Amino acid sequence: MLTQTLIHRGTSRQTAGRTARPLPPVAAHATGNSVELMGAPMPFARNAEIYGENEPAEYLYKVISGTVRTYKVLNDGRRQIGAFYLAGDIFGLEVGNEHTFSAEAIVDCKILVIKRSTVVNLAARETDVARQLWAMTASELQRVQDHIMLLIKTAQERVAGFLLEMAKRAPDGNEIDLPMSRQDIADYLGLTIETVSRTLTQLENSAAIAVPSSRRIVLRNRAALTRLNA
Amino acid sequence: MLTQTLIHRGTSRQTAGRTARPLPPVAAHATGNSVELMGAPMPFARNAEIYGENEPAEYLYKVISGTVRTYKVLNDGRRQIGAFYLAGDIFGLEVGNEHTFSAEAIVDCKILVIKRSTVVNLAARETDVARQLWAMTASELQRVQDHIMLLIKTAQERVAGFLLEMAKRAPDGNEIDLPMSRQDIADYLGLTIETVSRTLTQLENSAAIAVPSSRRIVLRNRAALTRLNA
DNA sequence: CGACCATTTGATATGGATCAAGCGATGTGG
DNA sequence: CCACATCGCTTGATCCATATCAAATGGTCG
Repeated sequence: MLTQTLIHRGTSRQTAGRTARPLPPVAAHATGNSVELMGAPMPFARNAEIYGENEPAEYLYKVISGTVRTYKVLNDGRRQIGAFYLAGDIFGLEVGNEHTFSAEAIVDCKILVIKRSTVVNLAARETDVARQLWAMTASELQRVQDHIMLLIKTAQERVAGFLLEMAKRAPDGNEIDLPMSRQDIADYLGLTIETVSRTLTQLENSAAIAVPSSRRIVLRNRAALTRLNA
Repeated sequence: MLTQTLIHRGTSRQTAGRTARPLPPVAAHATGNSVELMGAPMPFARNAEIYGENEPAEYLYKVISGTVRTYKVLNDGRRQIGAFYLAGDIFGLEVGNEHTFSAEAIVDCKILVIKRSTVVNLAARETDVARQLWAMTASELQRVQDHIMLLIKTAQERVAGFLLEMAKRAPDGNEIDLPMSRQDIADYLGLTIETVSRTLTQLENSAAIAVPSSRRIVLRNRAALTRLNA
């Protein structure tokens, strides 16, 4: 575990480097009261950094298309992925003034970039916006608490949990097209790529899933997976 | 790990059972705009349940004295402690209508019980209260994220992290009086009592800490602990 | 004093990490 | 269009940190 995912291992390398800061977005006049009506869409290339840990949190983000990972890297290079954000998800919302995680595009993405101050100022006047901000933070809290419950489980349970989580988001609830690598999954689940890989083969052998190609997973026996979900 | 902390092991047993629901508190008229000015203080005995997972979240709580643990129990009895709340901390605040964890008094406690609807209604009118609610949820989020970073580390790092966390809250920043058992610590850190105990002895042998009595811990070498904190 | 419960310590087992090799898909230069 | 390099993934062999099982110790309360 100590040297799990050192920076130079797998895709965890930090070579992606800085990409251009987002340009100040055109703050569309808030005709509705929804946070999501403001901001400008912006493309991010695969592996591009969207923001870094400890940078000022000037913007929040909504995924239009693609997938984003947020993560922290410890001193010794261990990387923990905090979350995967898919189309429709909002991320990067902070109450403090700095981002607590880094964020990267996993694949080419289109992302709506929303100026935080605009939303926060609006919240001061519009109760409804304030409540939305609160609800967003709360659902994030819920997600992280679920993540903790995953991290105390066995490898099989973690992988099963992850698959069920992804399946819930998939268009066909039983066919998953993974945008992320085994390394990403491993760093999300606190396992190694080898263990993730082996566990997937076990689940395949026990007929719980099928893995027609490495990024594609079909749930064959939800009951079995749910049982593992303790 | 599978049978870690089965319900019948250690203090994790669920025998404490229901205690009386809190009586409707006297909602002191909110003269200031602070959430903390409302509600009634109420005693809870050691191991008494304050609320249960999935119960309607009618109240939020502020610890006046004592310590509280929140936790979830999985099917097979594994218990994960979500947090310890000490004097001054607020807990049990939900955005949804149900508690997502259970809460128990670790020792005899005095707890301020605040009606949620009162606060939430007030937030709809008072921007400042709304912002306080948001900030509370956000600081909870921060805490849970830090907890995740603990859970991916080695036993030594987890215990060191836990001690530093507790020390930050102690009157004398180097002398910790633990209100909770080894079992509680283990279930917070995702370890077994044996591993927690052994790790403490290791830290003692390496002169990083002293353990004059089992519930009392003195930090002797913060640098060493911080180094472990990666 | 004796019973009980929390904690520590010891011996052993094991799940997942680590180290190492092989394999299949994708892309690149000749 | 093919040969070869690269990359992501899988599989195998071994190791090790922590769990599990078991017993001893110590502190607390009737």
